[in-house]
Amino acid sequence: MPELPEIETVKLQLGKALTGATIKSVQVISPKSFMGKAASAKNKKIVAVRRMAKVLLMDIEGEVTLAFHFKMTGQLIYVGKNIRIVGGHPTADFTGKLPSPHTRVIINLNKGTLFFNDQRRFGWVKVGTKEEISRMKFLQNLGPEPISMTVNQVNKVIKLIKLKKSPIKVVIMDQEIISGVGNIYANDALWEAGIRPDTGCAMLSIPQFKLLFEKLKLVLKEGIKYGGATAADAKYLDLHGAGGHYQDHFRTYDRKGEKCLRCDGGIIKKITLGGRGTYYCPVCQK
DNA sequence: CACTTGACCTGTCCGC
DNA sequence: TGCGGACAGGTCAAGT
Repeated sequence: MPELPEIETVKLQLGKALTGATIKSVQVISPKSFMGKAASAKNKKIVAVRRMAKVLLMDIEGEVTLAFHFKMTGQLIYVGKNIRIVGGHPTADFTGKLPSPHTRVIINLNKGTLFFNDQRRFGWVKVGTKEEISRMKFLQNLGPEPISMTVNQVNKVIKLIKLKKSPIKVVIMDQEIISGVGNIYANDALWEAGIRPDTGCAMLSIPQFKLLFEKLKLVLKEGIKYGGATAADAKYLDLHGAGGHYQDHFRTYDRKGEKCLRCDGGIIKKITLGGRGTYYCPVCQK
């Protein structure tokens, strides 16, 4: 699903393709998916593209910002003015025709069109002043991101986590503790660190926490390297409508019943934690 | 207050 | 085959 690496991939592509482009108009197809005044983006140049955890931010002229949250099935797809989209991806809803039945917002540019698609309508686009967007409660409460945490931040977060009663996996997915980590990378980082996802936080040692933070960084960076994950249920596509490749490197996610990649005899088990599918190796994750 | 569960949606897949 | 139910998972709100 769109987690930090998926949004980072789109952010990099968007910055490259559309910095300096002008938004001619914003068409809202699904009002539920949109907040703010569409007109406030009209005829404004894209100044910068940023990311905060899983939120994509597009700064435009006049101190205005568009924020995108993909939640589970969001996609932002760009079609250049004279480029014909061919093909698509077998696991995605994007089959080459845009707008698709799941297109919720259309951003018309001077050099093409951006389509915000979202099958399940959990995601949203919000337009507001840069100030308004930065004051959104969700953004203000975000914890640090594992890919850029300083040693001080790691130590601080460890202190905080040690007091938590929830299992470690639920805690590392709490965006107010650390941000950007979703189900796929949480599962894989815990496997890398050799920690069972249902371990109580009080049971973990400082070295284990430190190892876990290193592994979170490792899998997130790998996710970015492979352009995100596009699995059977993941509707993620990049800016150009292509899938990512991290799914070819899943350690545990979606591998129930399959052999552990690290130890002899381990079979990946699936349990539910915090209402979410959780995968681990019962042999080598203690 | 801290933590857990359910709701939000829609499409797919599984079992009867 | 057909259909109902479970499941997918990011975040918020309601419940314990």
